[in-house]
Amino acid sequence: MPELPEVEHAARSLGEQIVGRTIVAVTRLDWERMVETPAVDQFLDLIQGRVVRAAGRRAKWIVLTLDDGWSLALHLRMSGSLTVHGPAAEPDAYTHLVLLLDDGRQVFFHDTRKFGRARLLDAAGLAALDSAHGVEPLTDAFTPELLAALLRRYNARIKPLLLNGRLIAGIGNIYADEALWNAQIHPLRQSASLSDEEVARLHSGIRLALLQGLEHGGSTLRDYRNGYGVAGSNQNHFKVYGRAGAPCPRCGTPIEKIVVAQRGTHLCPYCQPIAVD
DNA sequence: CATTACCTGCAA
DNA sequence: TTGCAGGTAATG
Repeated sequence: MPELPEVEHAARSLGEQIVGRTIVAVTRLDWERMVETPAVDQFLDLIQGRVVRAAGRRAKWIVLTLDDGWSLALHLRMSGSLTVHGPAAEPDAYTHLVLLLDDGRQVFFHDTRKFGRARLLDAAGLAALDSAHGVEPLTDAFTPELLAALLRRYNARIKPLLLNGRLIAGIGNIYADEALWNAQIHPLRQSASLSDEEVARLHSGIRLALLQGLEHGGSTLRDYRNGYGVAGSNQNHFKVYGRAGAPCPRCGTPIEKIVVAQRGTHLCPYCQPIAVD
């Protein structure tokens, strides 16, 4: 799933349901590689009895603030979802982690592809996670000037640069393509070659794509669900992603699909011309 | 920078 | 049967 809008909804909807509750125990962990830190036995021990104080997001991580300085960071990667269920619910074969709450409800971490990850972090671990990621693109810190500086300093093809979470957090394959279409910039453009006007368009194009995703509850291609089990609808509003051959909403030219940095990449060849860098 | 790996299901 | 999928880390 999950890029910034999906993770944001996942975190919020989880928080609405479980903030204030205590994690009584982990009642299932059948894919131990999901737990990255600390060692599994420590993880199981330390998480017991922790109160969930808050739920938030950093980059594509859902961060549950617990008591005693601990945080539970959860990453959904490609196919994960976190949903809250009643006491009688039975996890299926793809539910690899189950947290039992003090009111009997359960949090299911469901993940078909088993790429999802969990980390129980102390304050230092949380700070390390934070500093491993770039600016949050929906905050005031993300200015056109900052974007311009990043594009110049890390000159590279613009699409892979947008996907690099150490520079800008939360943009994945869907929203990178949508943002570049919004900005009318070809994904292969060298980032340092963008004019000030193009940088300004990209800045607002990124925000617009992410805000539109948020507005529609995120995008669900297959697996994504929020904490209530509800799919997003932003996939019905894509301008280019997954629309190869369909008409560009701006000019009617058929959308093209190419490969950039090993990722399927969608663009309008008329609105997003290749520039001679 | 490109390639491979990690997993599984599904569409072509 | 093959290739592809919302992510990211590791390896040449």
